Amino acid sequence: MIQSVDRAARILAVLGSGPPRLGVTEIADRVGLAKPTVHGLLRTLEHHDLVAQDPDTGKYSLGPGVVSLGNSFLGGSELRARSLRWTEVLARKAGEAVWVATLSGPRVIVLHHVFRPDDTVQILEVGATVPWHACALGHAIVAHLPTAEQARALASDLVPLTGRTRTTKAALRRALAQVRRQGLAVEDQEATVGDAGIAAPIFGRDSVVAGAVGLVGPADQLLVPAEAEPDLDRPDAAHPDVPRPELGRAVQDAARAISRDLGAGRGSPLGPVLSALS
Amino acid sequence: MIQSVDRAARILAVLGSGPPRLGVTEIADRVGLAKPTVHGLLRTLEHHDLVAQDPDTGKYSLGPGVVSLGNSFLGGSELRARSLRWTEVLARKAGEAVWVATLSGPRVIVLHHVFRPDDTVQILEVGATVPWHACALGHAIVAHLPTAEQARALASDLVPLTGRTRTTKAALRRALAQVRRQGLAVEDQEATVGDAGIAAPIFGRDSVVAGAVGLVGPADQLLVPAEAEPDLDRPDAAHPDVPRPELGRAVQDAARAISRDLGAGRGSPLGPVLSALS
DNA sequence: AATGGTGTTCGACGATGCCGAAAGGTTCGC
DNA sequence: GCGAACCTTTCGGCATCGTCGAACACCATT
Repeated sequence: MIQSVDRAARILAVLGSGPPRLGVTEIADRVGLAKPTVHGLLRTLEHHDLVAQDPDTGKYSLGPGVVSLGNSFLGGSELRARSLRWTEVLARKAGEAVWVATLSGPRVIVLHHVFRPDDTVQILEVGATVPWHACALGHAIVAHLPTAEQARALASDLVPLTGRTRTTKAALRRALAQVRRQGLAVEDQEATVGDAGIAAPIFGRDSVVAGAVGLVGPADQLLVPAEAEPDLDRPDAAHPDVPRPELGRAVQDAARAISRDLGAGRGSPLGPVLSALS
Repeated sequence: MIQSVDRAARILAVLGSGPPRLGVTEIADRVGLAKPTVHGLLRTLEHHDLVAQDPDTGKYSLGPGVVSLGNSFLGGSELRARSLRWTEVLARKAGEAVWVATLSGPRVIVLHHVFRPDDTVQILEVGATVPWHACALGHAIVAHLPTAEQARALASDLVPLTGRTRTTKAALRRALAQVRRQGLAVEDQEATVGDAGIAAPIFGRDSVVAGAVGLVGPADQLLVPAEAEPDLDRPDAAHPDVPRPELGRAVQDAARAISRDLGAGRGSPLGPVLSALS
């Protein structure tokens, strides 16, 4: 690990999270370095347009270069490229917005976003990040990670985003087990009040999870009350819980199609299973 | 300039331009460093998710972290934030796509993109970069740069993108002078065959150019033949050259509105001029 | 099996980046 | 208007840290 590069990367991370504009002193505090050290690093990053300094206030922010890099990443992403075709179909079939995401540390990053096919104004969420534990995409990915990485994910900060976010290891383990059982992750207003998600994992070569694809939309559109209980005299006790079956199937179909395009299931234990399913 | 950080940044730049996946050897060649040096830098960058290594081929590509940073940059960009409101209006009024861009080295970076208001499928160009000399946005920005930076821009590689791209310093100087004269930059199929652009500069505090806003669309929609020549017996000789007046005015209005929101024209020589114009 | 090409590890040399202290500059409060 | 307190920036010596040659392990071809 090269020290100065590591420090530069941490500076970028600090600038990327938190307030958009920071002074040298504030950055130095957050990364725990001396002021002149940070200054030198910033100067170098600035030279490459990765950070920019406000000429008035002297404060620093991320520079235009990072968007350019981000765009290159998206353009070169095989996962994204293979998704384009199938997500379009999925959005049309489901009538809801579709997200494709991949894991980066403890968060998922939205790589592709197909708007809900109606004429309402929607904001593009490509590049947005969500804590993995608070969205269906994240559950779908983490559930199929090797156990070591799964443990690391469970050890990360499990902050609640809404009142419904599951934040205990036990609850998340149960959720992940269920995802593995039914090959589908469901999230009900754990990231945003009112919004739910349905997602399925995407596998790349050697059947390692490469990401996930899923629907994001109003909870009452995506979910239906859980299967009729014996005691129907308490109808208000039933709460929306289960994905509408046709949506769940559509998501799984899309995930399998993308996985196949990515070349999943060659020379791996899971290979034959996936082939049989497709 | 911190050496190792500088080298790391150059590695990122190499990964961002050119083929999406490169091996250590190839990267080492392109940045002119020894293989182990590059390896160490890559390992560090990988640790921060700024690059990712394909587990199969061992080749490296940009990592998910860069999109995350790019997104943060866009979220914190004051230019972009102030543009949202006015670009929407401009797109509706003009019936064409609107871009907001800023300069990064010799290229402009698209910070905001409002789709042409019809139902055709369009791809989002946010994050895309275009050589400054090949687009109206770039002309609008460079024309209002301090002379030193302007000279630097003119000294960059002026590669042609289409058969119509102006690539000589003299031609570009004339173009920039005209931009300054009429406060409007026009480009006719210099970046993409069939597409034209009309752009105006956006000024930030102290009236330094912060970026540009403009229309991008089919040349025959944005431009009209230059003012009627005396000899009308050669109608085919006339070629579309001049922006449709109402579009030009709409672009300038939008640029001025954004500049005002950014706080342009306080305590600077150009301040009174801009105030008088608004 | 041999070969050329990978990506990776090791270690010693010496250049290189780190940080304490002090210097410009600006913005407050008085 | 003045002084003080903050900011960002510069300087220089010490020791650390990064660099690169050579050798390693590995894979796909030949």
